[in-house]
Amino acid sequence: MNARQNSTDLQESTRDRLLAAAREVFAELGFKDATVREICSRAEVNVAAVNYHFNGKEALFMAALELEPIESLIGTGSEADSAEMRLTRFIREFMTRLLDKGCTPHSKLIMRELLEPSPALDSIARTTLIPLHQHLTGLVREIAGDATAPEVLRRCMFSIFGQCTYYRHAKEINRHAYPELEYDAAEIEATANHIAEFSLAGLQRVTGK
Amino acid sequence: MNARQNSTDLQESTRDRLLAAAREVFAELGFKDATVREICSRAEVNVAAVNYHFNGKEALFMAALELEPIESLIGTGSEADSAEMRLTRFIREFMTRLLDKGCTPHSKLIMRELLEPSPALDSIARTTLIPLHQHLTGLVREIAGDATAPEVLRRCMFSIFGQCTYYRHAKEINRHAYPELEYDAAEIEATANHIAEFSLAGLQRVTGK
Amino acid sequence: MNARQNSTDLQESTRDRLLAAAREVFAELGFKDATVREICSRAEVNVAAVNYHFNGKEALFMAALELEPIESLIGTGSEADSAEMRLTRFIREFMTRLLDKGCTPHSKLIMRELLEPSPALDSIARTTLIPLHQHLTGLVREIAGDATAPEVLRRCMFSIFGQCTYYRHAKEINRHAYPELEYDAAEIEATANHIAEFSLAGLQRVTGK
Amino acid sequence: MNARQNSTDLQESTRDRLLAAAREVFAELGFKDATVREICSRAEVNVAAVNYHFNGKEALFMAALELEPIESLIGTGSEADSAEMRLTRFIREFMTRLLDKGCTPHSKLIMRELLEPSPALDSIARTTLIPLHQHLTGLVREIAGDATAPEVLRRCMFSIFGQCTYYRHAKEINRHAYPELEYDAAEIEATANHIAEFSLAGLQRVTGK
DNA sequence: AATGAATGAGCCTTCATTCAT
DNA sequence: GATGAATGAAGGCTCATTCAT
Repeated sequence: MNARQNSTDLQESTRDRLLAAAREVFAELGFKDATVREICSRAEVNVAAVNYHFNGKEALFMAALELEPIESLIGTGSEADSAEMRLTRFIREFMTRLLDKGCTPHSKLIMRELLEPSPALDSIARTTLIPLHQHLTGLVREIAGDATAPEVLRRCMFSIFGQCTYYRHAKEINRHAYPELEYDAAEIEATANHIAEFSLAGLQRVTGK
Repeated sequence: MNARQNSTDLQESTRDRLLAAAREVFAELGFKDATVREICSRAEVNVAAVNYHFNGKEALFMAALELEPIESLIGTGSEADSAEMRLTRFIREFMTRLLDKGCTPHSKLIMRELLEPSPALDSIARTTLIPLHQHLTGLVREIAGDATAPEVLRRCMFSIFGQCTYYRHAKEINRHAYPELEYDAAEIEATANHIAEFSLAGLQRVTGK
Repeated sequence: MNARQNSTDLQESTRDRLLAAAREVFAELGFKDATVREICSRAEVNVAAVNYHFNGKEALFMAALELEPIESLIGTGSEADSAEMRLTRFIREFMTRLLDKGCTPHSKLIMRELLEPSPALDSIARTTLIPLHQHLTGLVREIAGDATAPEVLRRCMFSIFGQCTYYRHAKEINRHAYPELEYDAAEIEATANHIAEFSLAGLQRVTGK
Repeated sequence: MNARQNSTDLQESTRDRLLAAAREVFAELGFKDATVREICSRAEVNVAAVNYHFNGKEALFMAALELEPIESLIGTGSEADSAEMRLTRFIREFMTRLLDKGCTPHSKLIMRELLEPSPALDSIARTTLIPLHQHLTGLVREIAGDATAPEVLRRCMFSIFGQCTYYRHAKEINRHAYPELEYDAAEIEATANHIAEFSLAGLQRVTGK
């Protein structure tokens, strides 16, 4: 009967606040460097809550990752568009997620863990990474043709994926090495277009089209 | 009169053992997650030795990094070769360094720190990363032509660099996601050739040649 | 359901035990030579408790110091008494604090830090030492007359303060050099009276009264 | 036959350099806070030398203290002078030693250890402190008269000794509390004169003369 | 006589976790 | 359902000392 019980707006539950804070902190620091104290402090809950509601740091991490529907990333765009257009759009969407600070902490966390090993590696791979790769491979196959050898397909897919993720991996280092570069929305778009164009040419060459 | 006393070949000095162990451990875990205790344990020396021979963990790290001549990477091949050939060779060399388990721990460490922020970021950037980028940019310019806009040059360089480093970043994750893939010498070579071909096509398209 | 749980009198809280132990140990050894392990051991708590309840050794030290109202020292005696009487009483009170084993560890700690540099030097000076000096200077001025030059006032104040604190500084050394001397209540009183008499004469001479 | 053997000027012996450095460092930091590494570093010898030449830190400390003839302090002045004059002169000499940075490291060390407990406490007391006290007591007795009760004599001696040493004990703290005060030669002299005058008056009063 | 190297004990602090309501 | 308090393990570092020439 107290205010807490029947409210969803007024009072997020402890568990939810914890989850939200965990996503923020894990996204910023990664699993290892994040501390449960920092998470609890941001969530304004007691440290013991992590072990009460979840079952230690690792389980909280797993819960914080909890698969976001990957469709939001791969599902956009009508099938009427050409494969090239869809590939271009996919690259743009993906890079925006990877680089844009504007997206949700949850999304940021997913993107981070997608790219670096963590205790959830296995789960991430199954639920997010592999579907993503499959989607991208599908697009590549549409462009390259069904006859393309699987390893060629795979290498092309990695070439595209690698170009996109590079900007994420190199983010902090490039900030030091090239302080003048800044990846705002416009630059992200230009970069995505470059990658798309560069890759379509590479694709055609490699697949002999 | 034990074996240790009168040998210079069979028994490295403590300092060298420490350095070797540090390279291994730092290469495996990165600066933060590596512990001096683990390093000392592998080197079979007392923890205090780190402080005696170096001056704490960070100084040991710096010493372990101590720039390898980057020339070995960028200097290979006669200038008589075409730029395309030199680019292809560079990619192959670079990827071998990035992926080959056979290379020295030192090289592994350098490669690791090249790709992730660390206390030595500044030094690494100055001595290794930027020269590497400049070398690659030079090759790209030769192929694309001097008239190419700087930002196009830069994006092409990043596209190539990103494709190469992807395999390193994704190493552990891909080991999980695609356990059947194995990057032995032959696969590395095939991959490098793919990247070279893919990129040359991309380069031509993007620079309108 | 052990004895610890349901008692407030018999069993101080961990925090309080820590504070009490800290006062003892810091009073005995000073900030630098005291170890948190010794403090925790005396308090019968885990070492990590220092960090939990306070925030490290230095913060514990500061908390342990937490200014005792200096008024208890300078406020005694009605204003109706002559300045000479009030000076005599002040000396007696001050020396009792300085020397009496009977006084609280807190008081002992304050007295110790009053006389030797420590990380809290600044705070101690502001809150305790300078007020003490000012009070003593006030008494001296009353006796010497308002016309007395400030540096003369100051030297007289130091002469009195120095005589008193000497017994504290020399405590351990004199215990060795003169093992037969023992500063019990009676001896403290006699000593204080001596200092008062000695100083009043000095004061009169120096200020030409 | 080498240069080292028969030279006293060209090459101080390791042992002597160690001793000199030890005096400096112990004088600055006291026994506990001084480190053998700092001492050896200043002496430009190997750390092991401390244990080789002496027998650990404590023995080095003892050797560094090695009684300076106290006569230099108490012997000055012809006996023809009045006791009052000799007391005044003693105070001046003593305070100069206590406060003047100009005196030798050895002297500084002796003065330091004279005033604070240390592992050499026993030795210091026997060889330096007690003779000093006896000398001062002798002067006081001359002034107060042989009939003066021993405990009165002792208290007067302590009063004088305490006033002098106060300036040493309070040095660092007063530097914080009264940054404007500076004890140069002139100020030391003025202070010594004050103490002498103040004390002579006190002495006369207390001994009923 | 002298030393570079190595050691073990100890220091303060941080952390994820568990205890006892 | 929730929490303030407490814990033990581990981390980097410093120090006096000892080892092995």
